Amino acid sequence: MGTTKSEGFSEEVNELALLFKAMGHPARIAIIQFLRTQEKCICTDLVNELPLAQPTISQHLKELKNAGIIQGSVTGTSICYCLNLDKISALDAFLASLKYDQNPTCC
Amino acid sequence: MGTTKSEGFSEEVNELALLFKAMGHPARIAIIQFLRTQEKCICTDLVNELPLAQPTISQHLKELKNAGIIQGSVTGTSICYCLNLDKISALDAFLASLKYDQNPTCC
DNA sequence: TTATAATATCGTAATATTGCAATATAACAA
DNA sequence: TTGTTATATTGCAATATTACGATATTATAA
Repeated sequence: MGTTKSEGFSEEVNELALLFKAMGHPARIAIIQFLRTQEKCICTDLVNELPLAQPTISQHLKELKNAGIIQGSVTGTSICYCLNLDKISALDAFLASLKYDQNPTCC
Repeated sequence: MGTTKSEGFSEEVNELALLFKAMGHPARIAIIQFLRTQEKCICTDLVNELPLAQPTISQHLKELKNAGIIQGSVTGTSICYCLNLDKISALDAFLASLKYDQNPTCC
């Protein structure tokens, strides 16, 4: 085994899990936090900002991009990575619904 | 290596990453969704609900519990697991802040 | 006490993730 | 062209995660 079982779960559940998983790493949270504060973001800034080597950061950026959490637009030699608010909103809506629906008599 | 580097990242970043990571699996999202709809939840219900064996579900419950996302209170032979809204809110607040702060001129 | 039911833990095989050095690519500058 | 800068890809070793059968634990019932 070792593989995550996705058959048997709904599309929605699998999609949410992928998004959460993509955010489940300190480097990727730090990247997202950094993106939030920047006018434009190039990878070099991140190399100076994070305690990781450039290939590692590139790999984390790729994962965030694959999950659709960030988008990159090429500008000459550098790339402007930005948050995709649609995905952020999807996660946010899920969490908000948990707060709203919670049964107050439980535990 | 293979180990996640947590030194060099802030406490907050590491904590958020752990919470997101704990939610980054379809079984754990399904558990959370199921908890939301139940008056009280015992593991047997989950065994009937999820396409996974009982030990696997028990393991996922443990991970959610370790992360603080759910709490369990023992009631005889069964256990009532419930969501911990504090942690849910912490994640929700982070995501909401991303939406709010986003620079509209980027990308 | 003995059985039964609910849940947890152990052990382990299969697979995934992480991090990085080395290298490749791609765009621009001189 | 040659160099330089920014980013991506490859390859791989170390470690983590996932799933589950077997087994243990724990609480109640008979």
